[in-house]
Amino acid sequence: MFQLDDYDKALLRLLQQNNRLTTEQLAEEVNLSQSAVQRRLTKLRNEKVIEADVAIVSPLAAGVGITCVVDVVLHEGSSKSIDKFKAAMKNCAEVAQCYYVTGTYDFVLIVHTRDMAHFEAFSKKHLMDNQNLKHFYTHVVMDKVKVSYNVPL
Amino acid sequence: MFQLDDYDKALLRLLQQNNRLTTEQLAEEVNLSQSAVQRRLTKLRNEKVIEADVAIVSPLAAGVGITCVVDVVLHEGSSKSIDKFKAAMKNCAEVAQCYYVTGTYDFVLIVHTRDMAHFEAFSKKHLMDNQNLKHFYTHVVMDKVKVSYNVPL
DNA sequence: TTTGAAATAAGCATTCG
DNA sequence: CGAATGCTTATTTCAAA
Repeated sequence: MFQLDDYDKALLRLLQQNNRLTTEQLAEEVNLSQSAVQRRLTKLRNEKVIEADVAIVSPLAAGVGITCVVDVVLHEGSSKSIDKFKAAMKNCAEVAQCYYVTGTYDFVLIVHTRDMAHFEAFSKKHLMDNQNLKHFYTHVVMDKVKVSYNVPL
Repeated sequence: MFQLDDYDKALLRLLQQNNRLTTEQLAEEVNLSQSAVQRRLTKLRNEKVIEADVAIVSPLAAGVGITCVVDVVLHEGSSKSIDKFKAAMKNCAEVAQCYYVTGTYDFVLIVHTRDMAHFEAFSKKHLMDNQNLKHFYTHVVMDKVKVSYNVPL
């Protein structure tokens, strides 16, 4: 596994806030030369320490008015039905995140929809009419207190 | 509010996968000139349709071995205690996401820690020893089925 | 006013010491 | 590793629609 030194960590901390900083700006911040920073970035991307570089689009601007957290319980059953549910969630645009978890329910979903009618349609299609599914609890998000994709370094 | 046309949506769809595509590559994909793409990107960033541009760092590479979903119930009480809890979560590096929600509990957290000992320490500090807090349920993530920060367009 | 093409500036990536 | 440099890409300008 790739070993990160303090320079790498400092760079990653900056880049997960803003990956459009120039290598020169980064160099300034972490006290390295531009070329040293350049070399490290290439390496971090090649080694997949940086998994991706993405634009974060405003949900509101994209027409997302409602975000819900949905807890899902499946019927006891084969690992096949679990895999099927996973595949369905992966292919669903409204589902931003899906976690398979231990505890009192099986999956947690973060779901983006335009409005409640859209959520209703989503849940009817993917949750209510799903035979594998025992029940689900919907929690409407009132405040996105913190939504970062950052990892502690 | 900013109105997105089909070109904007196409660009955003590409950029939320990869924001390091050159304006030329984007132009090719969406059938616009390089300068037209350039102008649109500037506008989308100025208008905060693109909220941020970030590097996604591999949790594993950063030493995150455990991700948990934590459901939190606070004691009945003032909006003051809610605000206090929100502020605490915002300032906590282990907490990647925090949602204030309707339903059977008040908050949902996505928490990144190195290992279970680290999670234990986190929960002791921020959850167990918190007087506002009635109880919490921890769900350990077994499979990150889908973790995208993309919004449907 | 908006568009694309060309010129200019800026930033990236490589080579070398 | 840092300094210097050629090469790529972004940004601005400008002429035309």
